[in-house]
Amino acid sequence: MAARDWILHVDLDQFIAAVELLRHPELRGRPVVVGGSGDPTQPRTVAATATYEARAHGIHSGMPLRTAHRRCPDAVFLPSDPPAYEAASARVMAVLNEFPVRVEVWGWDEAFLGATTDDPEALAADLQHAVRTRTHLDCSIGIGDNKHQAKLASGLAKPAGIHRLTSDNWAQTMNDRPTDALWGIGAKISKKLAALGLHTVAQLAAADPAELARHFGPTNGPWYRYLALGKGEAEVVTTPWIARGHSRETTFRHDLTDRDAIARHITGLAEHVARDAAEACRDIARVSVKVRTTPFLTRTRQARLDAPTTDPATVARTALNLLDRHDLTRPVRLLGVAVEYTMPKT
DNA sequence: TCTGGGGTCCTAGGACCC
DNA sequence: TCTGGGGTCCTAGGACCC
Repeated sequence: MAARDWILHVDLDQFIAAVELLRHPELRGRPVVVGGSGDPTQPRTVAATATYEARAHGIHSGMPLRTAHRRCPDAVFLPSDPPAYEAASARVMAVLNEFPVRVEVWGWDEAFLGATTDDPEALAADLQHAVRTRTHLDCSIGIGDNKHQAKLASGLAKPAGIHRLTSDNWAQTMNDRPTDALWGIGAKISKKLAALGLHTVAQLAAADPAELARHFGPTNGPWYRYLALGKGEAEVVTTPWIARGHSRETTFRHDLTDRDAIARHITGLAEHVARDAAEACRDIARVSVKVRTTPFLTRTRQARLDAPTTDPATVARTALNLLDRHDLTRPVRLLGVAVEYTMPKT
């Protein structure tokens, strides 16, 4: 068989839990939940991940720790340790980079690879073996003609397997699945599609693009059909991603009602974000303040700065002005400050 | 299931201008 | 005087992803 281009998607299995189990081998085989400070009695804290043993009790990532604790009192709860995951991720990416492939890092536990080979399964097996030997972590690898196919294929390959999903077997594999099986269609859009009589991937693929555009907009509508046809981005970008923006937010264990305390917290977040920007050598063009009140009502107010800056005082002053435009009559459960960066000229 | 934190992109409506 | 048409920018919110 002649060599050709492939996209591979490498997905580390249960990444956060796997890293924790390397540090706590005695917990292997037990239900483990990672999240927050590891205290399952803390309200307003959710699970970052749960092991297969924990999932057997109905626990999943995003679930409040208190709910998880109720479902499985015997589960072990561990605090989240982002620096450790960062370090483990870097080791994995370094292994991938030693192969004759182009690597596009996609978060802590994922990467897209561009490869030219006549045997992508053999390459995938070599990659898995190298990652396992060097980092003691398992990964699933999807093989596709584009990122969308490769991404879904890695999901089908779990745990620790290899799966090929290309235009040749797309329809056979995907046609009968619900639309939210596609990468980019979630619960909300899937429900709206169902209301239009489009329940399966095959039905969405056969839908009228103009009709979809009317319901979902000129870009999104036709794009959903495009996804259902198994199409997607096929270019692997190896140059580092340039962030569009940055944000910091806090959910309070107990709601804030004191206006001064709210203002102080906004000031702190704004200065924090400004320092982050300065550290990243990026200028801030726009500031946004997010307020979530009971009952879980979220509002944002934003403003463009007169001139790009990283000055903490300027960002804090702008954020406080934006805070003034919020209705603060209800108890506040979350405050956030987000900024948009100026993009470097290409 | 009383709902984290950090991102990206798209849409819709209004302002403003010619 | 009762009202066009297009372009662009700004703002707020929504949806998705990990």
